[in-house]
Amino acid sequence: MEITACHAAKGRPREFDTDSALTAALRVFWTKGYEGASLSDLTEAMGITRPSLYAAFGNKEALFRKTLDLYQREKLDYMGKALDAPTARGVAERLLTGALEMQMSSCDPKGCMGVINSVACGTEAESIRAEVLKRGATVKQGLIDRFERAKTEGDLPADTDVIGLTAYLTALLQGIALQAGGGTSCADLKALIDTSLSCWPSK
Amino acid sequence: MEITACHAAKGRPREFDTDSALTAALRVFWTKGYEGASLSDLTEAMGITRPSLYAAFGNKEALFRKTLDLYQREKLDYMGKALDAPTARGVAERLLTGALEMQMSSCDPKGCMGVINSVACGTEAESIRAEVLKRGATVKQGLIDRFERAKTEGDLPADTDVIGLTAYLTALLQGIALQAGGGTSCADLKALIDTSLSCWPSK
DNA sequence: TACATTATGTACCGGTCATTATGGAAATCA
DNA sequence: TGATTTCCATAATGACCGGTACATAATGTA
Repeated sequence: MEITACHAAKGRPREFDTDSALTAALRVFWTKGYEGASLSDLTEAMGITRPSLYAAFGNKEALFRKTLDLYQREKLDYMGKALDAPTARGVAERLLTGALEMQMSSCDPKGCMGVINSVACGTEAESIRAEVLKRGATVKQGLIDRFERAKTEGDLPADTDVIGLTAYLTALLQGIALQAGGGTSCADLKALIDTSLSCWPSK
Repeated sequence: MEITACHAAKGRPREFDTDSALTAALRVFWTKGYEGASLSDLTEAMGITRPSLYAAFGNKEALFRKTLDLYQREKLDYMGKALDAPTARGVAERLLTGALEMQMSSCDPKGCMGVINSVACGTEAESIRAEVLKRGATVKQGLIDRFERAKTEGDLPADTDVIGLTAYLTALLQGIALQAGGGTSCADLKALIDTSLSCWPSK
């Protein structure tokens, strides 16, 4: 039995909204990381009890993956759109400014959920780490493909090291998330992005 | 009473070497992070029992700070030396290649201990996080001062945004550590550094 | 030899973790 | 109404967490 939008449930209907509960869970994982978020943290933020959580989402790991989907869909959509920019520089511009705007948003936690959960922690979270790294690799591959295309289009010089350029841009984005999570001011972050763009190799 | 090299200890002598035990503990914290490293992990790696650990180092947090000192002294010395480079570009070169060499070393864990422990985790590690962030800020301030000097020396253009340039370089270093910890190959890391240096604004 | 001092190993402490069994209340269907 | 289904709340489970009593062993000094 799957979760459907229009449920024709037989018994007592669910008393909470799964979407808003998932959003609340996302905030917890976002700020505390997978292992740092306890079930008590989660249930309190979601406004439901433990059994309700397990009935609705499976377990902690499954809940995390669902919040990760939500995060990618709602908070990282600018990354997908960035690839549609007409030039490689446009892609970099959209990615950097998108990351900046995301960190400027005052209502969301700071830092990047992916970055937070990609660092090594306890053994129990090994599969979580692998999952996050896999998703990060997919994003990176999208960038590689885009820059490769830019090269064939003459948008990037023929001798461009696409792997290097991608790793370079990725490192900048990761560093931005890290510094934002570490409390660097918005002004400093903006200076970071400005410097990055002034350094960008292509016009 | 302090720990002295030539101990005139009264009682039973310690059966293990505190320095090598500390090195072993460093590896554990380095790979697993503060919270991911359990006392069982630590005592097993250090080859000592729990009470011996507490007698010699205080508690887990004090042990972590000692390993952090060791890490900074032995693994991050290239950062201090980098500031002695004659030009701003030389500083960046030494920092980037130093970070690369560190990640190429096959006998050490991947990633940066500071980066790993600067992301938010459970509430118990809040002071740890603050300590790591403080040390990172000190390093960053050293870079700012160095680039400010480069500006007065005419080594950097007068209109250089030193804050932005520092945050930019710091982001690159953090991104390198993150990608190294995430399993990026040495070849890709090298390409990252090469691209970064080719982008560096000053000669 | 006797004592003070320090380190050692064993075994344990209370607390928290994620997960689940239990039981009663409430909302749907026939 | 009665049957069914899912809800919520309580609390127990076993495992692990960081941190310690405790008695014992090994050194110094006297």
